[in-house]
Amino acid sequence: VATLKQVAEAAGVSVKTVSRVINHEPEVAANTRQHILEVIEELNYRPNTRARALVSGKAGAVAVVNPAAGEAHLNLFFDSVLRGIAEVLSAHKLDLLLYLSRGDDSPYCELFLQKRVDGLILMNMPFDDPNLLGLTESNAPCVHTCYLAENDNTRYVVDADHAGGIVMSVNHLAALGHRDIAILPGPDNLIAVRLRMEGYRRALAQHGLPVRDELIRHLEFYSGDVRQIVVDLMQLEQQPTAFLCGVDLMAINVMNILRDLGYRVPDDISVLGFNDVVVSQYVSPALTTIRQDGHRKGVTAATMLIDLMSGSLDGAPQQVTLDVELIQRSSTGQRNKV
Amino acid sequence: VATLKQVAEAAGVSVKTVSRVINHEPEVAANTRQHILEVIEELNYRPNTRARALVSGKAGAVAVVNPAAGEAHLNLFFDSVLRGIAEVLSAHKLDLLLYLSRGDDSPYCELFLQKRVDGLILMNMPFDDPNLLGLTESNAPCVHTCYLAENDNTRYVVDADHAGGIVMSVNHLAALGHRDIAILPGPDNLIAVRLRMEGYRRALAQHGLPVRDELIRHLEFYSGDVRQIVVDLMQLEQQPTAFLCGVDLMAINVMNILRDLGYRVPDDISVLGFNDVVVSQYVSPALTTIRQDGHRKGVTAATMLIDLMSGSLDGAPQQVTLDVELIQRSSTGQRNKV
DNA sequence: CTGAAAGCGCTAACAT
DNA sequence: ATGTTAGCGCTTTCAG
Repeated sequence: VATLKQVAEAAGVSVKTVSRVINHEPEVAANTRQHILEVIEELNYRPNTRARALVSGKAGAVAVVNPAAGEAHLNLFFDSVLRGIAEVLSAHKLDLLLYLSRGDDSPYCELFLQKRVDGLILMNMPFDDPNLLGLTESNAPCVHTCYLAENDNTRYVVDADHAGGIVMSVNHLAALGHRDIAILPGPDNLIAVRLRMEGYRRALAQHGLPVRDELIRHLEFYSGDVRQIVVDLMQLEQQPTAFLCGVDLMAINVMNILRDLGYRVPDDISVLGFNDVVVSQYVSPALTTIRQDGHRKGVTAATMLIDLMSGSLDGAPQQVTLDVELIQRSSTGQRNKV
Repeated sequence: VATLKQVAEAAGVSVKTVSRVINHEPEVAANTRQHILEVIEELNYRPNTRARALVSGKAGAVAVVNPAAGEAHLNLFFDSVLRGIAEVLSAHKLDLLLYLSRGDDSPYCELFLQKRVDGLILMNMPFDDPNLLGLTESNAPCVHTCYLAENDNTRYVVDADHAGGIVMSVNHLAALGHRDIAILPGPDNLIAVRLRMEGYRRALAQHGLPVRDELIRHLEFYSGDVRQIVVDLMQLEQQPTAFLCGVDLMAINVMNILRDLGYRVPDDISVLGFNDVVVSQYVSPALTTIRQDGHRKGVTAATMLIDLMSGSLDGAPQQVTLDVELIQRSSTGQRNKV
């Protein structure tokens, strides 16, 4: 592979002149420039990114850290978020370094210290991750996404409006006459789940409906015993007429269980999901659910990070909450006495 | 941030001695080493990866190129494949550069020429992609995955055994007495689909069953008019008693359509999917399907690339076909006369 | 408009 | 066992 020096020699000029041509600096004679361009073409020269990085002191890359990649429930949007991030970075000529390690052997805060990246986007990062401290100490620019600590205004964060999604769901059901709305929001240790519960309580209050604790069932998204929960709920004296589920797949599962138990969806019971995964439109009845825009989340987070790196964000950390959307399909309907 | 030189000065030794300590070279006196380590700790020194890369001539990174990221049907395993790749690269201290651009503005072959990576893994790369030529010319080590050209033994390739998966499906159905097996393999322009058709023909032949062209329906995985196709097929004089679908979501869709038309699955008709996505176990009836191991695909491709980069693979390009597995659930059963 | 020299932070030869 | 010197390929002063 040719180097700047070789190009300079072949063209009979100094390295600096070649450098000027590559970097589109104006003060070069037109014919000199032309000649140099030809030599570059001929030698198939390409600037060496590593050398540039060394001189500039910038890595020219951003890390996307996601220790939970591979855990299905956290990664339904991983693709689309990544694509959003990639588009923005690409437009800014930044490389995207994907960092999925869980191990403590090479913690992600090293990425910045070792000049491998200029900033980080942290996805699904546990609130109390031990490496987070080192990251803060290193002063690395970083933005969190798919994570939102309650009342944590000390970090830059982008996430979907989990609470708002549930509020929309409850409003939708209330408008259909439902009053006894069960919720299976997911495991209690997730912040997103706690935010949704906040939305649930708030929305019920707005409609003057009581919060009935027996209708709130925390369980793992995928490993929980959904059937037992559904059976329990339907044996209550005052049965629920609608189910809010933490993820679409759980909602699909609930619909099947209800059918097994002899209930019709949505005639007897309404069911709502969260996330709007692809399959939700193909099941029968098609699932009413809350859609998050993963692509937009990625774009927003990456844009924020770039602003942060460029120093144009000197104020206090920002927390951005992205709107979600109710996708109304066929799994919800007018309340009927069961 | 501290540099080698600063550490050397602070410790009262030469840079080379510090360098020796960092690189765990043996010929350093124990007490000198100890002292230097303390200074490193104190100054919070970290080696600058860019400078090392410049000296060594290696980028210390591998690109994963996936221009199709975001297109659902091609990316059901994207997460798990990525995780497999990431694990292997991490163990070899290589960074993972994710490259999702489609644009021709900065083609992926530049990644190698500009020393941003030492090798590439290409996912879902169209057979006739225009940039592929430049890549070949650049002599960059590269491995393809999620792509398999028929009879192309000029590249390094890792992919699932699409043909074998369909053979297993047909064997399973034949054992249940099915003879009229419809197939909706997906769009004809995909190599994976053509390989599946090859498996279909081969398996039918083995069982002495005729290939009936009217039972073969190519259509897009997600945008095709599945309902019309199913209706058409069920109006044939000699109806199919089983459906092989190109992806699980199509199979789920087909099951719903059949139910709408008054058929029972699997009592009247059997349905099989391909891929085993998470939801397939939650639908009712749970879907019988073919499982690919995405993680293993990633591990295999990354390992092959690393071997290739290290020069230990001097022979002819290798094509690795990964085994798939039949996951038998409840959507397939004994043939019954409809 | 163009060039010479210095240096980014590190490693690799060769001393000592 | 430790130090000196010379680069890796590029950009950036500062002179012509």
